[in-house]
Amino acid sequence: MATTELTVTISDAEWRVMRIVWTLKEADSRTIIDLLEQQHDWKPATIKTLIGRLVKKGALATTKNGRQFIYTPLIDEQSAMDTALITELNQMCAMHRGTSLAHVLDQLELSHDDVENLIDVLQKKLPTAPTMVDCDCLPEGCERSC
Amino acid sequence: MATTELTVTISDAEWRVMRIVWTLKEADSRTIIDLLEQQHDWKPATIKTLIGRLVKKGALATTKNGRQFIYTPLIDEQSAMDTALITELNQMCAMHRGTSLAHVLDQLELSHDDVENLIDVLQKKLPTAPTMVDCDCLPEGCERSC
DNA sequence: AAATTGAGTTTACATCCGTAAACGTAAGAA
DNA sequence: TTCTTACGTTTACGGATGTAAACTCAATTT
Repeated sequence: MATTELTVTISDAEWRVMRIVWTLKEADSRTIIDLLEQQHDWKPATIKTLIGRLVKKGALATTKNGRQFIYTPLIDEQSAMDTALITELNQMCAMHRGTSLAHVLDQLELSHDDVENLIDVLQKKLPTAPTMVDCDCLPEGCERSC
Repeated sequence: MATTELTVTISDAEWRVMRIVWTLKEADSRTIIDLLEQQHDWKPATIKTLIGRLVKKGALATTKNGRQFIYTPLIDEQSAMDTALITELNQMCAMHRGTSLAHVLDQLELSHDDVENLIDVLQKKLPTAPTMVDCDCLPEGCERSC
């Protein structure tokens, strides 16, 4: 059985590295360092540390290529994004999630196709949507003064 | 001028405390500790630490009430939620945000009213939505192989 | 072959966070 | 008034994170 790294946690700084590798599909450290030095004022050593941690965490795979390595993602970008968002939302009051998402959707730049897709997803939910979602901030059986 | 604490960062564990206070509008430590001991297996000391940190951070205000304090939120719940989500999204590839939100909306439990409201927000965006949102994972001027 | 370069590894260190015990002190009980 | 309770504060400590210098070698250059 494999190491089943389905629960890799990626920190903010590490996320920047992953985005490069996700976008390029694969990259050597030189490429990653060059690109990130342009975006942030990180020293090469800092970026090396981040790459090293991501490899140790099982977020990046390495393939020997002569003297250096080629790094490839071991976790899926879309899944990582989905998980991060869901995790964040799950930590918030269930009753207020809808409003927050409305604010987010309002402020975010989305493509025409995305907007249509989102409307579609929501339309499908309408029939089965409950009248209201209860606040889950207090333990079971407590007064809800939301 | 006041201390302008508009950028208070709340950690995961602290978020649990804030949810209690947000929901109750105000609470003394006894109440907070009792409620959180039911939800988590945190020792009272742990919860005291979290409360203390939130006060120091400027997320909670204190009002003397005889021997103890009454804690009230100094930051708005909905704003905190919005900011947390937007911050999270801003750290992800712009091109993939739409898809991720679709997954989130699909999985999340939302009230009928929320769904309608969300559809409304999206419908208003449709006319001005761009054909596509570019990937912003690489520095300006790089190839985009997304 | 010797010197140099550079990729990956090790070490460093301050801060934040989760988790919690210990303590000081004022209020309430005896 | 003295003892006790309990609230808020101080101290603690390991792990994660941001940030980065130093070091080890193997490959490349001279």
